[in-house]
Amino acid sequence: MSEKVTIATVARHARVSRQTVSNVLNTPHIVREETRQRVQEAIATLGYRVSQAARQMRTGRSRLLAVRIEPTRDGINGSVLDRFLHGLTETAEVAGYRVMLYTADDTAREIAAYEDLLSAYDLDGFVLTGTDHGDPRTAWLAEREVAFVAFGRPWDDLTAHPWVDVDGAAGTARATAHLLARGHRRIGFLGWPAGSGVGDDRRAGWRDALREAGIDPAGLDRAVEDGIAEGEWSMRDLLDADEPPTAVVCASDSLALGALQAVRAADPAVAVIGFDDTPVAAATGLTSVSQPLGEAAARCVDLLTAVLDGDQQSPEPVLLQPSLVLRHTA
Amino acid sequence: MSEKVTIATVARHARVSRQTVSNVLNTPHIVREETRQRVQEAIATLGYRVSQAARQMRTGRSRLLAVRIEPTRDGINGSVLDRFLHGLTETAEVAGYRVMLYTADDTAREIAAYEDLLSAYDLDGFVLTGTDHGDPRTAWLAEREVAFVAFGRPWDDLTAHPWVDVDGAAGTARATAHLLARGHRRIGFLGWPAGSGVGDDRRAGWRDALREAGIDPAGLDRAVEDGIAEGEWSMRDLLDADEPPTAVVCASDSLALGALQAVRAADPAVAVIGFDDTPVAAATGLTSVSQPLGEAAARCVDLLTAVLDGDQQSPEPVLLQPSLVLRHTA
DNA sequence: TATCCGAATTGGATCGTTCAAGATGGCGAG
DNA sequence: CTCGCCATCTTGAACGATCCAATTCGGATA
Repeated sequence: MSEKVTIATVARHARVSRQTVSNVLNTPHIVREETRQRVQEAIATLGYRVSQAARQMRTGRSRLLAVRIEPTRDGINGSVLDRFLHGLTETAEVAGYRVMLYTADDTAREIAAYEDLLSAYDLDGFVLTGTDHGDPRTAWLAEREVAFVAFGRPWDDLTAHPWVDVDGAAGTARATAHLLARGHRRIGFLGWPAGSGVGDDRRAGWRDALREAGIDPAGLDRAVEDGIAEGEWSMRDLLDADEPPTAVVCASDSLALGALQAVRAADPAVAVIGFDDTPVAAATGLTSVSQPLGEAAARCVDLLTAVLDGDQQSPEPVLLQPSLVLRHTA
Repeated sequence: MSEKVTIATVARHARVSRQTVSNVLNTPHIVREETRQRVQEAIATLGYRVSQAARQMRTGRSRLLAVRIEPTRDGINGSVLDRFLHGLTETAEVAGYRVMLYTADDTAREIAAYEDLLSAYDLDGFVLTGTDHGDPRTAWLAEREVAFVAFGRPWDDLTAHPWVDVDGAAGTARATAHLLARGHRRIGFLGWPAGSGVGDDRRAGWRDALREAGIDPAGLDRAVEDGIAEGEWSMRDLLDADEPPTAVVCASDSLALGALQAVRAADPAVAVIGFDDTPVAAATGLTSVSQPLGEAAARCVDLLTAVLDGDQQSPEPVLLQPSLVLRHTA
């Protein structure tokens, strides 16, 4: 509308100095109650907002967080990111931060993106997703003392950096327990080849749950790449065994969906449980393990702001429990 | 590493003044070739980057675009946003802009978010998705002369503001034509209640395609809210008619998925085509109309930067053609 | 009454960039 | 030879916030 409202406008209006207004905003406790209120009122009536650019220039902090938005490899699992992003943005807003996106095709480019974001935009922190064994990104960031949180455990060293994750083993264990309770004994597992932290973890949850129930898991699982087709043929393979399973837990909804197709053709009574509770699962009535993505995002922001606001250097990691969403397939 | 590299560091290193460095960056044509190269070299060796905060403070422009990330209403259609966002971020990066996210539960809050983003972050422009008839957001933005593009037509006045959209009518027409070519004559349509621009458009495409083929569309369509259950019972209703359709075109993958369930129970030969080519469609083998989201995003950025860089006040809107992704269901 | 204290407030400098205006030097026209 | 012009480059000021050091002021103490 009219003139630009700066801290000086507010100061004049409240008959105090610029510094007092600044104190009201940043260190309210050192300002007398009465003065503080007068300033607050002026801020409200004038509709004043701190110029982030000016503040940033002086303090070197931008109140900006960055997340990489991935090239949606697999359409099914890609939609997980969607919910995570929303949660992140929402929680960040409450904490006074904003979320900025960036893309990167490979790790080298991603590090180049860090350099740009840090030096040009003075980014405060990063949220990483899908960190790997010995991830060069975390090393790079740690070396430069840039604040970051990973959504996903650093599998080699759990204290390497702050992280938030969902307990995948607990998820598959829960799914297995559900099937056991339903009377199933021969419960199979469709997962990925050994070596990926996430995949091994999910397989372990199933295996341990079976063993605990006194059942030998040997021969009841298969390891394939992720995908619907892979799920279908490996399930068919499983069903062709001497003693085929009467139920199967899968490491992803993609695999589960494939398994479902094999099951429909062979023996529709076989129960199937997926992982991630993607829209596809909801749409097809697939029972699936659901990750609390909104909460995961919120905790990521919590950890990051804890570091940024100097409360603590390395806040306690967070391991969230998934839940089982029951639908028609189990 | 060492000291912070500012424009002054570069100037000293290249033995020119600050302003000359600034000119190299912003108005290279007024700098002598030889000097320009020397400055460019200095920039490269020192790894200098413009401080966006300082630039923003002086110019009032932030090179930041904002997009709202929605609360993922329907999981199925929600994942469309994912792909769009990725395209947006990627194209924006090339044009020297960054994408910032925000959330808002309703229109009033969204406008409040505009105020904050504009005054606190000096946002340059907005990308709106899902604009409605007489959308208060577009009015608000237009009144304040804030740059924005909508992904989705302003249905009441096509010249109201810059927009990018996908030709939904062409999509359903293409789907219908495909079915006609396959020999189908009684082709039904499952769509939404009249009143939504997008829905009416998609219905019109089907209707006109049928008429053009000399077929009366009367009685062959249903109008229901979006959803799998709705799709299922309205399809069942359609199949119960005297002369049931042998194929059906749907306004969304959700409806199509419901229709598919009804079809499987009644007459598996009936062909079904969805809309949006969501991951669910890919996973379930549903033939669907696919929107070029990546390109749509890119064109949004193009339009927005055209306005921002002052090339033109109101650039020509863009209408993109969807394509038909053939799978098993048609 | 003089002195001191600390809480509250003030004015000036500063962050890194761009804008506006001024300086320099070469060259051709009068 | 001088003037003006153009192209090129330089200098000082400003954007709006925060930090720092200095100052005011009411009240407690000697």
